[in-house]
Amino acid sequence: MKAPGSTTAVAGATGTSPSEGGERKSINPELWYGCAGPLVSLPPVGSLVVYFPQGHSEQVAATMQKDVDVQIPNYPNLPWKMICLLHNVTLHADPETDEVYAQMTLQPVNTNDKEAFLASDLSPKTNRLQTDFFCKTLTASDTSTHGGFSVPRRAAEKIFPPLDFSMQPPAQELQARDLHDNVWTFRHIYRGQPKRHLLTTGWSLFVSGKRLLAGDSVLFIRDEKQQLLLGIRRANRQPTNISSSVLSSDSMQIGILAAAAHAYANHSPFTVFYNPRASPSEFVIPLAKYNKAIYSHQITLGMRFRMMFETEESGT
Amino acid sequence: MKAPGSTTAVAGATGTSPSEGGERKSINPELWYGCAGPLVSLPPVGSLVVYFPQGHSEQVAATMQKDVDVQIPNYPNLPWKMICLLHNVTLHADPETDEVYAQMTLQPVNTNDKEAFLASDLSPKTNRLQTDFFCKTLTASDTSTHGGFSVPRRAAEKIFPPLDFSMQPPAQELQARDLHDNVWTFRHIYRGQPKRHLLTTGWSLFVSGKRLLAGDSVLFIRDEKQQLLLGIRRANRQPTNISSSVLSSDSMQIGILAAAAHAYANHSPFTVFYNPRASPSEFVIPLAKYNKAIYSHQITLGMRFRMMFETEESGT
DNA sequence: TTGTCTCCCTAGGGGAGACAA
DNA sequence: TTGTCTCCCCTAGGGAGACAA
Repeated sequence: MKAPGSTTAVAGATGTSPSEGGERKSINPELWYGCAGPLVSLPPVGSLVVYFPQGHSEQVAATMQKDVDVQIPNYPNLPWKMICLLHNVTLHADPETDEVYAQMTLQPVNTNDKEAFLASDLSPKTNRLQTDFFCKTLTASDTSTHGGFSVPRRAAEKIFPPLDFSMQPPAQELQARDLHDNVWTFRHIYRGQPKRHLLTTGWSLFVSGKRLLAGDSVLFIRDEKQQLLLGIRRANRQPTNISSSVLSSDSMQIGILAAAAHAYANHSPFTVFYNPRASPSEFVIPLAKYNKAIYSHQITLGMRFRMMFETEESGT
Repeated sequence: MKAPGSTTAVAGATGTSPSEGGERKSINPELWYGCAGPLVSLPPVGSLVVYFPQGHSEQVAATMQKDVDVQIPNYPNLPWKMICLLHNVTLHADPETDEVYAQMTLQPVNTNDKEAFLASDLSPKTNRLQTDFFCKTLTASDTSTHGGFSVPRRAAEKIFPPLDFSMQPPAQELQARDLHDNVWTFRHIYRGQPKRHLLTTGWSLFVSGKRLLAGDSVLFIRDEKQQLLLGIRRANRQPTNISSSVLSSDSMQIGILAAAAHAYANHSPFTVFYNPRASPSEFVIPLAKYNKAIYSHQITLGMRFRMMFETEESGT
């Protein structure tokens, strides 16, 4: 068991250490958003949001594969949308796969509270990252057992600390932290004919530790303290299909609806998980965004918000 | 993607193949019971069982770590126990960890149907394995990178095909299927001074593929067709703490209770997952066993069935 | 009987420039 | 500019008996 706080794990701390449960410290938001992709945004804490129980249920149905199509009981007191106050958002990453997700605490509010409605303005506070970063899709050579990672020239010059070109060849040691605050160490060298930037020593441990394959992407961010952050985005592989082994998907569906109905009846807070890369539909959206869509007739009753599909190039 | 049916994967089919979802064919019951441990038994299909919603809820609470202690709504129509007909049992194994679990379809029955009660006799139909098998807890040497697996003499002679002792040294190739029907190939050799049975080539791939550590156990079974089956039992490590990323534990708790209440009200079937190694309490037990306990005053209202703790030696 | 050590030897992998797209 | 190949070298690890618990 490591001490909490900054774990200065030596290079080669294979991320597969199965002993650590949960996250030791809070996830870096820039890195989280980087891994989530350019199209993902979360409503700000304290704002009003619209929660769609049905959309939420669909995310879970998409994550699990439904086993049987048992009828779900009706929840007559459950509306198709609920105006909620977003109390809390915590960012998470699966310790096994580095998959990012968010936990949100919602509290249903009185719908006829006109004041609250007006308070939610349309300030486009894009809490998205503006920091310097680069994202590269891994080639077959990058993930092969022979040799390291070929760093695009522009990317290396923009993100990495400058090399001392008086050395022959110019090289340095890079340290980068992943979502779990593990430190990965790489040898960054500028060599070859023609010259190019490469990550050699340490790279293969990262690839095997994160179980990366050609087609997956890596993401380097230089934060405001000039520290390097390191994330991954996996290619869209099969939907994991974690058949749960804990709860039937029926019970999950029911659980979502019953929890929402209970919270709605009591105006009590409840908790949802939002997995930006797994789900096709957003089920928690800013009230302002919803209102705007309503009033510009872009949405009609029964329609749902759908996330645009990410393109391969996005965020590169 | 492999063809369904018997996949004659070559030795070294690392079980970590992340592409296969679900099981291709039904799990071998003998192997499943072997991996589950000697104290686990499942009620026979078609029999009457007692289902405890609270015990079920506790298993899930034990599997997840509860994040917040939000109050669970009351389900006034939900009794503390439900007599159910066990419609169906399917055996499963987690494709990542090989953890065994069972899926059961239950249907609440009319409690005042005396006839059904009497029909559930106490025939101790122990559907447990009587086949030849051995189970060994892995030593540091067994899991080290240098060398293979030391097979206990009695075990090798009882389970493995006999060696041809005219060879020098006597050796053969063994093939064994795991829970997912993957074939693992090992070189079985009798050598050393003093002589002993060893598994060499192929063993380290198995250890790394299953991510076995010293203290975990392996299990070899010879079935009625003289085929070798191969399973694992992991040492009791930390409770995985899969913080789900899908559903809050509150929603799960609610889902269990609401699903049970719904099924109870409508006499409709519902599905539960039973994880024998994760949960401290059984929540589906044969009605006959329950009645026997009741009538011999071994159980009182409010008590729950608890599984004995397995000892390290059990099943060896 | 079997767990651990050490020794030996080889296969696989890291690290380099060549070469071409 | 950068993806792939091949070559070279070295080390991690498999496979063997020694030895002791």
